[in-house]
Amino acid sequence: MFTLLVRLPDETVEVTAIARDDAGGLVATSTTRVSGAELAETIRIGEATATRWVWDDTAKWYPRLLEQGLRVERCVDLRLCHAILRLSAATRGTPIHGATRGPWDVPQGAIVDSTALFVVEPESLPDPLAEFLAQRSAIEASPGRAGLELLTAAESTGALIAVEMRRRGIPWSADRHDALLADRLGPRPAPGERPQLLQEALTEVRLALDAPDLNPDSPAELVRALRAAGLQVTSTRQWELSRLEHPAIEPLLRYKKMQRLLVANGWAWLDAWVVGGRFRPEYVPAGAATGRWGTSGGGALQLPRAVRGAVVADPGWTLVVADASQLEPRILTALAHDEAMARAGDGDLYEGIVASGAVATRAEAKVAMLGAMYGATQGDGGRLLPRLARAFPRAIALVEEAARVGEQGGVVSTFLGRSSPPPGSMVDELPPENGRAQADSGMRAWGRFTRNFVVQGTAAEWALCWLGILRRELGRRFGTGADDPHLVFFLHDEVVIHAPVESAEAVAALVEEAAAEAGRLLFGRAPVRFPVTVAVVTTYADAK
DNA sequence: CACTGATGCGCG
DNA sequence: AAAGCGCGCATCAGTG
Repeated sequence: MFTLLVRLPDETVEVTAIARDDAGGLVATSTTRVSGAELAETIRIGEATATRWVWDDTAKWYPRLLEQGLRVERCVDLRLCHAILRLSAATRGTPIHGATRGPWDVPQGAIVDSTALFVVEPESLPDPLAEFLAQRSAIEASPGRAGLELLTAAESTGALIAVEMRRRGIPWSADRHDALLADRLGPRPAPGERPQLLQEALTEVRLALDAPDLNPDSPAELVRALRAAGLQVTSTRQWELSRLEHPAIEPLLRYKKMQRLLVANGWAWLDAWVVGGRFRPEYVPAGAATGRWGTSGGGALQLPRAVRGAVVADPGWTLVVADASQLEPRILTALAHDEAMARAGDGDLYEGIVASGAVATRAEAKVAMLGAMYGATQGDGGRLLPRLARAFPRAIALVEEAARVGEQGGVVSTFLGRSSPPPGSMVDELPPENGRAQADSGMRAWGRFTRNFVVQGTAAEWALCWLGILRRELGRRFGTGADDPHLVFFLHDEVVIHAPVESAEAVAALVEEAAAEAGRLLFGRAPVRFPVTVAVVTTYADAK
């Protein structure tokens, strides 16, 4: 059932079969040692018998296997599962719960050992067999066992998908990208030169501010120039500038838009990140504390709409682009068993909220809902919250309670059992407060984090299940070869599948079925729908 | 010169 | 100068 793989310092791999003994406990039954070359055969045999591979870190193992054409169906990513189980409230009382940070608490792909700061050999993390057995004990003893079984399995499958997607890459047309840039910025300039349209906008700004040498990319200098022109600004942010009346403002905002595109996704980006017609970001499963994925390299989490026209299917292929509609409020509905909100979500959720009489317009419904999940206290979100609470008391009570727990220093958990980190443990937290007011503000901020954690984190679990089901079914129905439809992009509540044209309709149907199945997998027969918007397109820009 | 934090803005 | 969550990245400005 389980086979543990451990890479030794000499590059050989220790293969340990793990099975249940008569008492139902897990024990290592046999250990062999294979060379790198022999490993391929081990994997092939194991795949034929539905083995779940156990290894320290998918990001370290799986790229090399894929390189050899070895796709793996199931695994246990000990590093990712360790992070879940160490913090989970559902493992309280087990040795892994609350363990001090150790060698397993490292970033994806990290290479460490206990004796040195830097180690070159891709050695496995220390004592993976003990770690695995400790994890299994913690899961099997947990009152939240079912949730943790699903969560750790989905997390591990996600790690496989992350590596597979990077290997396939997002189909990216450098020619289209170049044309898009030329259209918006002017033709590609010589190195060190500004593109023509930026230069023109900048000239207008300098003229209007009477600042011929202005460096528009220096916020400090720009603020000085704007103030010298009589404008009361404290920053150079868009939203602050856009409310000013001055001839410099329009060209300045135009400049900033273009500069942003140039700097973030201009020709330099294209040269650096698109190779052989593919963009290959590195995905970082659970890069966020909520379980959402992060990415690294190329800013894949923030692909601007302006360049999505460069994502183009290969000839004879198509892109199936799908996103889960209003995922987070629907997740909240299921978490809170809010039947009124479930009824509102029968069709478009925000229209349903309007129909309930809680608010007047769809826009109000949206901002009120987001405000409730983020903890808005002011503005339209804060103002509309009481009306939402009257119409949907259960849903609002759930997020209010999550906020209260956080403000009091407590821990909240997602539906499947991922728990929020204890306050004070996150690196990026607010600086140590000195005054009472600052301390209170810090606790309120933490309350907003825990408030959102339960919703965002459970949405991430739903998405992970959706993704896992999609992968499994794509494999079953179409195969896993180079010419078969495959996932190429995933972003929180959205997926892109690159598919041969003839399979597009079947893939699109599958995406919807998988969403419904993910809902059932998490929430059983709860009356909450998880509709997806699916588009079959040639370019990503044409989706929604 | 290399590093760090702040700024600003793109995405869900 | 955001209000209201979660990210990544480029650039500037200040420091060692």
